Amino acid sequence: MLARNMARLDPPAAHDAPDQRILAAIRALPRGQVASYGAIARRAGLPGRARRVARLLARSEDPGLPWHRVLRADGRIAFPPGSDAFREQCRRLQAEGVQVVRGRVRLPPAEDDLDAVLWRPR
DNA sequence: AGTATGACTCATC
DNA sequence: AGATGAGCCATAC
Repeated sequence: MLARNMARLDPPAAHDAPDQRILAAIRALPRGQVASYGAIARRAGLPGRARRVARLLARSEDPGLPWHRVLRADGRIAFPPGSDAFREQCRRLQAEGVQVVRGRVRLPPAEDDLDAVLWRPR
């Protein structure tokens, strides 16, 4: 059948349903709010797939995607300190009122509590 | 099939 | 809080 052959030719990541859910979860982050890779993965229905979120972000070319609102579980920026990406993320976060101290945002994201799914910096 | 490599996480110290 | 080591997931060789 044709559809069967089409599936083989489809570019993998971009049309993958899980990836779409990850992107949706990231886009759902309002200005000034952040979440960890793991939290995003969980919200996308993929618990334990933090690295997949990171990989997707690394490949995504969507300029509108609020990638800068995604941090490591400890609230720190995932890029090597001093790198261009690091400074850029820092800049974007602070532009939204998020406080960043030495590459780390104030208050770690509490991803385990239902009522703390989203949080805002002071 | 085995190994290396990440925008990761967690437990420990 | 910072450093370390072991898991984990997905891809690329």
